[in-house]
Amino acid sequence: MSPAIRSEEARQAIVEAAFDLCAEQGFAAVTIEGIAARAGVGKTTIYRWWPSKAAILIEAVENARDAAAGYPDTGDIYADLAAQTSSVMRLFKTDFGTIWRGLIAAAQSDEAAADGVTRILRVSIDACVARLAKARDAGQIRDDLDLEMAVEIIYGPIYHTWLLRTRPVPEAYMETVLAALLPALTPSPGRH
Amino acid sequence: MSPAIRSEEARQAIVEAAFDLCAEQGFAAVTIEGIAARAGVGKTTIYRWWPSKAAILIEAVENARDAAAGYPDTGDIYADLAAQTSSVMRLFKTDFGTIWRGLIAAAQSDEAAADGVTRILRVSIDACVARLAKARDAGQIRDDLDLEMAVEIIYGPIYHTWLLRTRPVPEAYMETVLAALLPALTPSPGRH
Amino acid sequence: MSPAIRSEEARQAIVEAAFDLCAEQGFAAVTIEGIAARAGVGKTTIYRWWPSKAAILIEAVENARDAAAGYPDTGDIYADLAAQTSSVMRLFKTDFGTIWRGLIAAAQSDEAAADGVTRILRVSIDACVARLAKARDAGQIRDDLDLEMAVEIIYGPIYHTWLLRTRPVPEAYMETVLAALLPALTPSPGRH
Amino acid sequence: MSPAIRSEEARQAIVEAAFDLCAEQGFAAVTIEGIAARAGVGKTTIYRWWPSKAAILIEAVENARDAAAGYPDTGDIYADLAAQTSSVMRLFKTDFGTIWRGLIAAAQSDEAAADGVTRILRVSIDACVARLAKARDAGQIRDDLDLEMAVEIIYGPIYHTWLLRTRPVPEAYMETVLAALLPALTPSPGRH
DNA sequence: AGTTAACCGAGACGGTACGTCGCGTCTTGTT
DNA sequence: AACAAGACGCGACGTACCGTCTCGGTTAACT
Repeated sequence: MSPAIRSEEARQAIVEAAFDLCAEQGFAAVTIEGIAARAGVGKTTIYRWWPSKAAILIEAVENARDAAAGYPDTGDIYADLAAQTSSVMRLFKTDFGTIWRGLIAAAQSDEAAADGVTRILRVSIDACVARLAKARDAGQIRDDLDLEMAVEIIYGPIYHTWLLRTRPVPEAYMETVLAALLPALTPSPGRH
Repeated sequence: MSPAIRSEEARQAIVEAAFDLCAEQGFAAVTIEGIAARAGVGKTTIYRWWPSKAAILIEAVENARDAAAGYPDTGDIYADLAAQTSSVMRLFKTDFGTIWRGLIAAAQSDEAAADGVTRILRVSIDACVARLAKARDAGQIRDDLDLEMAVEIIYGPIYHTWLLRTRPVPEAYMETVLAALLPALTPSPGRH
Repeated sequence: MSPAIRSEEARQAIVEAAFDLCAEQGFAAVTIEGIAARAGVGKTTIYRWWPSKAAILIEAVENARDAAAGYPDTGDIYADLAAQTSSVMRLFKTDFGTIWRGLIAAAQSDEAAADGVTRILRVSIDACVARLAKARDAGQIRDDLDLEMAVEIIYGPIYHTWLLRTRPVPEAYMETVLAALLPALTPSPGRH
Repeated sequence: MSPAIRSEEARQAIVEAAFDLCAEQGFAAVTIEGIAARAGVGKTTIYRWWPSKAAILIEAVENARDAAAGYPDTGDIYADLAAQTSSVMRLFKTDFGTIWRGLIAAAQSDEAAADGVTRILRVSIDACVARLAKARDAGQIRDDLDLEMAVEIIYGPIYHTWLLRTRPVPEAYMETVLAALLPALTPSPGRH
């Protein structure tokens, strides 16, 4: 009577199968039955541990992200923002982007998925806020800025273009955006 | 030797049924069968004219929007932006918001839906760009600003908070956002 | 104020299309829409003149049969029966057989089709009865035989094997059957 | 690692529902959806185990027949044939007749149904042939008769009248038929 | 000679059933 | 007890035809 405990092997196979399926066929084509078949696992095992396919992919994303590091910190907040946002835009074009896109879509009509998305984002946002706080303390950005909102101003354009696809995104999009936002972020010159 | 013509009555009943069902139950709960039943129409009639439920709702949104007017223009671009963005955020909390949210979600894995979303947005964005261009010509905003990007900077935070739900949105959110963006939009004081 | 007259051209095209479709694809694959398309005719025209696809095929069969002659009469009833039954069995293997088979099937659950089948058969049966009556008068067959029943005894085996397919039918099936039936048909030798 | 096993309860409910529906409404009115609804079963369960409604009814008939006994044997082959054929004609007027009629119709354009019909008939025919063989050995019928063909001669008239409905069948039809066939079946008086 | 009404083709319409897919639950052994 | 396998009831899918219903257009008989 060995397996009275959860099989880590099955868990990993399921998460990987879900990730791969989504990457290959898109979020809409991912099904519990497909994951079970690909992972060589019974459907019961999936339903025992996850409430929906979104939950599996959320776990996949969180797994992947745990390997990733925190916010870059070269001392120059503008360079760091440019580096991080460009990195995000690049990431959105990979398999991860396909999955992330699907999760955001699922979150629009699935409260649990929405919670997962929020939880995932919270970590990134907190990291960004922390980096901005440090920059503010270093006098690189205005000290009367709501940093949570600052994150939304910075990443809003990315999600706007990525999710709404209103136009082809230019090469160095975020460089341009950040340059435009600069006067809104830097301490106002008239103050002392 | 002309064939029987398309039934305008059925078209309208279908679009309305789709709208109502989506408003009542959410996008995910909308089914072609449900629409057909509610509209008193055969499924064939729906499939004859629309490729998916998203297409029907896109038509519903376009119909509704055709009634709406253009961008507000009081002469004060900041007042107008504040008014329009607040109006959008209010709209997002209505039935229209439910539908729009669903369409954006569908657009993430349905190319046709994405086209529809893009087409709908294009009109609003063009109106905003036109209003910004007028403000620029009036010297109210910087003349070196990519206006298309300006729209993304202004509306990005709205979609970011609305779609990603990372935090409860404050009361006068857009007032704060616009205030923060002001230095990025106004002509730089150091120039003359 | 007489109406425009029925189009003989359309009538013929419909009957032929129905025949050909049935011959090519089998009775079950024949549809009103298919006939209309193949005949280059509106569905209305079909529904105006025929109540069902069976009715069209009944007309096709009757048309075809009108060309055919009556019962063979060489003076030898046994030779004539052998010739005619063999000819029927050969006919059943042609396109006509496919259609006739379908009509008999349809007749099992469609009263109108059953009437058509009965009407078509009536002519053949009457011809056979007439031939048998002549043979009886010539002293070739028993005079106490119910001739209607005699037809059923003679053709029953054909339909039994053809419709129920219980075994492969031997080459000279009807020769054997008629030989076996001979004692039942000929005047009994003990009588005077 | 065995899978879940087939539900005998569902199997029985489906076969019974199909039988009842066919008896009540006729073969043509039987639908898979109707059977599923009446049996309280998913359509998938039906399609998993049967290829068509005909297949279900074939099973129903085989089930019913498994309960039935073999050919009557009083020692008098003519009495036995009269009893059995009359019994068949009576049976054809019951619900069983409705279903059997439908299956024969289906067999005309469905190879699988044809196989089922053949399989069902084979048992009855074999029983009849066996009884005839016994009678032949007892000297009650000619010993040069192809017994398979004899069955077709005896039952042919029944199916001819039942399927083709060319005339109202007289009360004691098979008595008359068998009386007429007698000379064809009995050992020829001229032999010794 | 013009009117007109029944015919024609085309095909849209409200329906019903099709056969399939995936859902989430369940049952059955196996490990 | 957790596992793989997969059958189950269910709901929706998108398709095929049903039989009815407009649509113009065409044509023959009757003003």
